[in-house]
Amino acid sequence: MDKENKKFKRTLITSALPYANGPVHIGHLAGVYVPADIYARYLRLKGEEVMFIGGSDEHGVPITIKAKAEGVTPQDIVDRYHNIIKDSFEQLGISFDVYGRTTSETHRRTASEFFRRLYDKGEFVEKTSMQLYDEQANQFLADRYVVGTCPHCGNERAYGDQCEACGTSLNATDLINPRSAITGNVPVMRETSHWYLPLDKWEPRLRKWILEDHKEWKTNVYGQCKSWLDMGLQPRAVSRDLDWGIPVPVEGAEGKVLYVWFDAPIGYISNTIDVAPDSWEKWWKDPETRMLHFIGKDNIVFHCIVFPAMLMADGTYNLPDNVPANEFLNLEDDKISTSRNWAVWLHEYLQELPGKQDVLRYVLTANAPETKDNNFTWKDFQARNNSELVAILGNFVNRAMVLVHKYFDGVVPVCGELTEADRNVMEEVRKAVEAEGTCMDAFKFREALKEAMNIARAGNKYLADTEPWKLAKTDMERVGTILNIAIQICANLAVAFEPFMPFMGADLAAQLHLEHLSWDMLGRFDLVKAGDTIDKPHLLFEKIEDSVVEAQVNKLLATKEANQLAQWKPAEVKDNVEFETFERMDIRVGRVVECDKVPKADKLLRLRIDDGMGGRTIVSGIAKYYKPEDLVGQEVCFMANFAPRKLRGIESQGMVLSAVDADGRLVVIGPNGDVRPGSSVG
RNA sequence: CGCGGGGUGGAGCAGUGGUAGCUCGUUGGGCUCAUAACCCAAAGGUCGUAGGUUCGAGUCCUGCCCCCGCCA
Repeated sequence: MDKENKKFKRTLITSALPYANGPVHIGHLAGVYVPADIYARYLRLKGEEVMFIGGSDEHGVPITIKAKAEGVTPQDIVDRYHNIIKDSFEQLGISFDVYGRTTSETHRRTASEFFRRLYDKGEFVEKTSMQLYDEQANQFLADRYVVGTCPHCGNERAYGDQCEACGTSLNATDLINPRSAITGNVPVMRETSHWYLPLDKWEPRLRKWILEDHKEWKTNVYGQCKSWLDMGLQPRAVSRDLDWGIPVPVEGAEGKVLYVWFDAPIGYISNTIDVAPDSWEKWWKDPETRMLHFIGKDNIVFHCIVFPAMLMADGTYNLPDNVPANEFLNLEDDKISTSRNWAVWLHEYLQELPGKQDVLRYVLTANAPETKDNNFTWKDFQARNNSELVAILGNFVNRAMVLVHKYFDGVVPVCGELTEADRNVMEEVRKAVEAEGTCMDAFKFREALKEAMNIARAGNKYLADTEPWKLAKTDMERVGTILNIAIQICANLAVAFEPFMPFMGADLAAQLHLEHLSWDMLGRFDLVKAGDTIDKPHLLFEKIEDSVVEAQVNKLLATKEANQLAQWKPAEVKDNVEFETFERMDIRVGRVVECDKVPKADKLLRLRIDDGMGGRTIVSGIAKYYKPEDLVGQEVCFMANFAPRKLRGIESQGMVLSAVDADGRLVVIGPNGDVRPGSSVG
């Protein structure tokens, strides 16, 4: 890998631009931003020239729909989320060199020029087609502006670009019974013309570039590219009839904007221009620059096929050297979803668990979805904090530093003659840091993190084996050597963990009075000089109590309930019946005179009912919602002419009527006023 | 038959054709410097399933079953 990298002088790292119609959540972080940041920090520690690009993606139909729904402008929406996202990234220590936005003036100009250059070169094909048009709203209906029935699965709420029920990618014109998402009207067909990027033209080059020259890409990335290429590439429209976006810079293209997927990746370029107006071309066009796209798996086709084809069409840009896409992170066994509010939002996490940025970064890396979808649970979050960060890493550093203060007043003792135990632990640390570096180069951050943790494990074992607290009674010189080495291990930890947990790395470095950190310090044992003072230690990590994670789990449960309520719709009305059918049902009013739980059944209550005819017994499945004593004395309606039926050995002579609320709760139906038991209902 | 990924000890995950591994959890022991933390040891898996290739398959091939994702 190193040999491979030698041909590159610098690295440009891009991370997928988060879509500014909502805040970022742990799925975005685990998939894209934390790994990208780890890699950027790693290269900087190695003294390499790095540019780390981020920014918000602010165009596209969903933003305009959200704006309409809230009665504000699209710009209001993107301003709001851009700021939330930018702030929360900063607080988490994501070390972008620039965090821009696609509504910036630089981007408008850059994307325009990019399009115009390809246009002038004749790289686009202009095609006229029939598209759906809403005559009342007076506009074409692109993508999500159309709702209709999916031609594949029959789902009646499919969108114009995709059916979420079966996942099929669609064109708006494929939908059966299309309706406008704006007015609900039935759209008409109207002719419009758009520009298409002929991906098929670039297919042979893409095929060779990926399938032959980049066999080292991750299997998920390579596999998906291969399947796209094997299916055959089609020309792809790069414009839309919309009023939110970058105007197509061509005469006669009024009312047309660049398709968001054309404009967004150019954002990487514009943001580079913003931060390096004079030298940006070095980052994008010098073959000695290595470009990496950190993305989630849903973006693979755009970053491996579409954007490279755009760059090829221009002809002056580098292509990415690697696209380390991650899989997805689930939350408590459910897929993360913005619309269902099933997520741990970064800005809320930062507020509710202040000072725990590194814990989140650690957990998301230790359980990163590098090879397959993984699951985030609060229980796991707590366990990793308490039994790994606190018990292994924090505890080792603390005990080493406490011992130095206890026996040497905080002055790092001299390292004397080395024993075999000393040489062994040094060797183990060296092995771990070397393995960590190898994993980092291969984008295996989860494993790299494990190797870093192994340094702390080795440290704990070293102290247990050498027992300096016993030797302190007899041989202080030997104790000094052991503690000197222990402190050097701490210094190694500060470096080894910096890319993963920058706050902790800086904190530990400060406690040890290390001035700066660099990757070549790893494996060395002269980082803190004998005679130097170190701080009285304060804890790097604190235990997380059950109550903290319980509160988070409860918050999610509340979300789940709220979702259920929000999604509730009255059941469809059944087919019509004759009055005579209704008449045959004998519904009566009765008064509950006795009520008790049916043994060995959670749901059942046995009710004794005064029906004005000598009484009857009814068994009813409402125990979850009523206590027996609550019902006694109440009037209820019941079906009186059901054939008796045995439930749990008790003969039930009818059925108490109840309504089912949105959350599944049952409410018993009774007369709304005094009625004598036995009265008919009808 | 849309596309892609995956099924490995109680849980979460690694695993490049050559004795099945890591973290957590569990059990037993040790230590007491340390945030009841640390260290050692043990138990626990017919690697979804049926075939095939091979001297040898968790790893390659084929069929089948099951899960997940396709607004990150």
